[in-house]
Amino acid sequence: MKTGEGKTGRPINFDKDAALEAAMLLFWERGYEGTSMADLTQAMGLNPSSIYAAFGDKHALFQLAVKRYMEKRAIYAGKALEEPTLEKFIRALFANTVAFLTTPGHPPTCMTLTGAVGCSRDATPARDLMTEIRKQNQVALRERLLKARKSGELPKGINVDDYTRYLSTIIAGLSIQAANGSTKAELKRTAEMALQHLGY
Amino acid sequence: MKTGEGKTGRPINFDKDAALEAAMLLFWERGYEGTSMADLTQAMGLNPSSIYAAFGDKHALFQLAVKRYMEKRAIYAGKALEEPTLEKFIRALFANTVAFLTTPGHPPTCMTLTGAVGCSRDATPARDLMTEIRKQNQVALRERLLKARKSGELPKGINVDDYTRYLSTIIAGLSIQAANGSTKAELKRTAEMALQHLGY
DNA sequence: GGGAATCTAGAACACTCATTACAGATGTCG
DNA sequence: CGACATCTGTAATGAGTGTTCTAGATTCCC
Repeated sequence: MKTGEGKTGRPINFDKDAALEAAMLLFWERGYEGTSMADLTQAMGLNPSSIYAAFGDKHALFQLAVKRYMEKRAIYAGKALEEPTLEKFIRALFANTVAFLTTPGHPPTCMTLTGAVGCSRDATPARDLMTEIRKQNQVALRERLLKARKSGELPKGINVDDYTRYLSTIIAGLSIQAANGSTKAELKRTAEMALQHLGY
Repeated sequence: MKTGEGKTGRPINFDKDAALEAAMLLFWERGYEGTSMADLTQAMGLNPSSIYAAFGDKHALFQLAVKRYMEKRAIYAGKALEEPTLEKFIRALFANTVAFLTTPGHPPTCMTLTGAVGCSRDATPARDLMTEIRKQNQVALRERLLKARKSGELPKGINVDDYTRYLSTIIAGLSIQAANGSTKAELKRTAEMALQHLGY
C-alpha cells in the first residue's frame, strides 16, 4: 500500500511533492542508472522504507519523476502547440526550447537524453520509456503539422512526415548543443539560423 | 606492465585487437556505466586479470575503446572533410552520417551519446570525455567552414560560428532520430530536407 | 483509554560492482 | 634441463547495489 493513502493510522510526515521534485532533478542530472537509491534517500531526505511505501521501487519512482518532468518542466512544446498559426507555433517551439534548455536550476538538456540512452540490460525498460516519450513528442508535433496542412499553411510540396522528423531533429540537436555547454546567446543564434533556413 | 610487451616469458594467448573491438561494441551499446567488467570478460572472452594487464582499468579500457571508435568507425566526418568544395563536403557529411547510423552490426547511434550523457558522480570523467569529443568534432567542422569562408564559398552574410553550431545541431539530431528507430529511408529523407533548406 | 492501522528509522539482506591476490601454466634464454 | 619472466584462471576482496525486515513511534476510530 502506498504511503498517505490510508484513512487511519499515523499520517506521513514529509512533503511528497517536494520529495518527488528532488528525485526528478537527480534523475535528470545523473540518469536512471547513474542515480542510486542511496543518492535518492539523501536528496529526498527520506529513508528507503518511506520511499518504497510512497512511490514503489526505483523504476516506479523513475516513472513518476519522468511524469512530473513532462507535466511541469517539458511543457514548452505543449504550450507552443496552442499557437494559432504555423509560423507562430514554430517560432514559439524554438524560442521555448531555448528558454527551457537555459533555465537555471536544472541540467541544460532534455531528461529523455540524460535519463537513459546507453544502459545495462537491467535498465532497458527505462531506456525504452525515454525513447517512447521522444516518439510521442514527435507524434504531437506531427498532428500540429497535419492541422497546418489542412489549413493550407504548410505548402503542398512539403511532406508532413518528413517535415516532422526534420523539425524534431533540430530540436533534439539543440538539446545536445546545450549539453555541450552552449550559452543562451549561442543557442538563440542557432535557433534563429534554423528559423531563417526554414523560411521564417 | 601491459600484456604482450614483455620480451621473454609466456606470450599472450588472445587477439588484443579483437578483444578491444568487442569491448568497444559493448560500450557503444550500453554506455560506460551500463557495461560491467563481468559483461566485458564474457564479450571479450578474457579473464579480468588479462584485461587489466592488457588494457588497464575500466576507464582506461573505455578510453581505448573510444579511441578505436573514433579511428575505425566515426571516420565518416573526417572523410567528408577531404571533399574539395563546400557543397560536396556538406553533402558528403550528411550522406556519410546517415550511412554510418544505419550500418548493421553496431548500435544505430553515436557512441558519444550512448557512452555517457547522464551518469553517476564516479563516471563524470567518462561523460566529460564524450562531451570533449563532440566539441572536437565541432572544431574540425568549424575549420572546414573557415576554409570555405576564405575561398569565398560561404556567403559573407553567414557567421562561421553560427553555421558550425547549426550544422552540428542537425548532425546530432540525426543521431537521436536514428536511436529512436528511424529507418534508413526516413533518415535519408530527413537529411535531404536539411540539404534543401540549407540551399543545396 | 485501547486496539488497529499506518508510518519511520536503521539495520540487514542477497547480490553485483570493479579490482586484486595467488597459484599454476607456458613461454624464452642460457 | 634449469632459472626466470610473463600470462592465465579462479577465488577473494571490500565497497556499493536495490530491497526488505523488524522494532518502535504516531495517529485514528471506537
